[in-house]
Amino acid sequence: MLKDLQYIKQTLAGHGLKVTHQRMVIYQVLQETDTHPAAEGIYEKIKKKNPSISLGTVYKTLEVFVEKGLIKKINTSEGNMRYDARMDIHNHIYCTNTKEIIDFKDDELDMLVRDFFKRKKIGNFNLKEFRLHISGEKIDPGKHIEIT
Amino acid sequence: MLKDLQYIKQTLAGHGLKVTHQRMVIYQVLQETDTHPAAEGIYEKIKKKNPSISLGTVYKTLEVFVEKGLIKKINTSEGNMRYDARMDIHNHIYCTNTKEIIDFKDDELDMLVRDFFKRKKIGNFNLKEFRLHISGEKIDPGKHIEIT
DNA sequence: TCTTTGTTGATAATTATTATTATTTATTTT
DNA sequence: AAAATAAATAATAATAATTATCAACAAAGA
Repeated sequence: MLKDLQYIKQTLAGHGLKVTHQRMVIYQVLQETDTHPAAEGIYEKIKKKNPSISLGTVYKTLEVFVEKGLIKKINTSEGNMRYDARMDIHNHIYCTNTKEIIDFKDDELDMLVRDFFKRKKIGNFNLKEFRLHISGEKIDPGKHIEIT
Repeated sequence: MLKDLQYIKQTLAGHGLKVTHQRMVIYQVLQETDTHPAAEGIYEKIKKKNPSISLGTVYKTLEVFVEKGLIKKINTSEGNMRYDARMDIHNHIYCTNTKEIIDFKDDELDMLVRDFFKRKKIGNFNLKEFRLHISGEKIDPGKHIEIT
């Protein structure tokens, strides 16, 4: 599912970013993967085809993307940050042994929580978003988890 | 609200830990604070009265506490880990400008989510816990947030 | 074209954390 | 109680992840 370049260009430009080659490939990798990669992982993926791009640029670019609201930074119980290009509201399932972060989107759950906060007000606070962190471990690490 | 030493000793011993002075003071700081401090912050607090305790010991001790199920390790959008001595199920409100992590416990919400997962099953996955991460920012950083 | 500004790559520096090891303290054995 | 063994700690070194610096380059404006 290769996102077409035009779309990527528009997305970058639409967020007030100058379109550069490095930004294109970094954003493209994020679009193509659903594994919520770390900076290092993104760097590994792109450097085959683009050996000149430096790790520092990957870090800086990711930070710029986060600032501009293009991607989200997500934190894990290990020491490193991971990045998520999926911007719709969704939750994350953390597998404590495989370290995977699996997306979990459920409209009913979202509504449930949103509804709850319509009643429950948090004063002196401007609520931006909520995310459910579900943690546990895969029973068979080789297989996918399945939500039914 | 100084926790009495006997209680702390019992808690440590009850989790299979040898009672030492450093473990006592580290656990005590965690009990006394609701700010979810980082290792560094704990170190700063205890070193006034205990200048000989080393930062490495703080890190190691915290890790031991986590392993033994005495405390929880929580991750923030910045790069560092923070520790939480409150072990009952509760959620966290994260203020993106003051970097505060504020506890948010609500039985109704817990029930709502628990109920949801009774119906919605996640296959090939052993669900351990879920926590709602609420983020946003305080309107007046000087004042507390209030839940009504 | 000249000037200014933004971006990148190379590298150094910093921060948070973990590992190592000698020493200290506690526990068990004799 | 002394010696032997084990566990915990302090000091320090090492590592990993991330950020800062800065010169070179590219793009945009005057």
